[in-house]
Amino acid sequence: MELTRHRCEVECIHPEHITPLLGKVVTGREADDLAGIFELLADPTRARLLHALSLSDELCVCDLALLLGRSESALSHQLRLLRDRRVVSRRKAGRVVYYRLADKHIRHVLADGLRHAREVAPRSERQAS
Amino acid sequence: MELTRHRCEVECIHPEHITPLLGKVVTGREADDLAGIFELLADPTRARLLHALSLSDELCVCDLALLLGRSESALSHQLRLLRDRRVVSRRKAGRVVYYRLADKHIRHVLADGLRHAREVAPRSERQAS
DNA sequence: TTAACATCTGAATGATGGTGCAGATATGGA
DNA sequence: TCCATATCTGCACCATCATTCAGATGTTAA
Repeated sequence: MELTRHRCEVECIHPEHITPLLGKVVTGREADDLAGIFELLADPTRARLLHALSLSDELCVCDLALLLGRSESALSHQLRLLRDRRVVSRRKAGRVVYYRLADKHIRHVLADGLRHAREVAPRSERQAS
Repeated sequence: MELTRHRCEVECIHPEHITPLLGKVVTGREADDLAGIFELLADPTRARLLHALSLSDELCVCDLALLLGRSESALSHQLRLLRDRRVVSRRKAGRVVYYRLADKHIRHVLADGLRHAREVAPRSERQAS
């Protein structure tokens, strides 16, 4: 990567700051994968869905819909997304489909985020408390 | 919360599954806060930006722009969002503004997610390998 | 002061994403 | 077979959001 093609040369650019980072910062595909993981948790419905699954063993769509107060259609859409990303797996028992977390990783990230959310609590509603 | 207002009563509803979860699953404001944390990491540019800051001590906008290959305007918008959410803090030194992570929490979540991203690697591009 | 420059900001745009709706699929019971 | 039901799917709508562009703000040096 070129370091000299830009304008700021005197004050701004700090080669000693950025050169050691050149190969370390995530890029391209890896950055997309990283952001992709968080995308799955960045929606309240999905976050609650995954949280419910992390607290339980397995739950059917109808249970989830009732528990979260969302339509079964909405949850089905979200569950399909989560299934495509291999975050949840499903078990069919007759007409009922049970979902469970397929990935222990998400449980960790979710627990981490939840702990932080409860610690830092009021994000930007109130001024710096 | 009503458990009987819905239709499925024979097979689907499992009161023994959902009643113990009724008070435990995150709801409302807390769910929004939880999802809000992950929203900040759900964009490749922000994820890389925060990753760069987590590897370094502090970086100015110009350094970040060069390092990430994004316009300074785009980064400034993102940095404002991150500053509003109290995830980064800034230090002004003349014309140059240096940003750093304000929150050790994000560093944890980011490291966790990155570890998982590198472990699980190819998300849904390839069929189940 | 004027010029150069690092950063910020508002508006506009193009893309993405969550959900409702209606209909389809699949399973179990009569 | 026919009906009820649990889940899935395609389409459409609306909201959100990341980025660009142009201009504004604030700072340093001459």
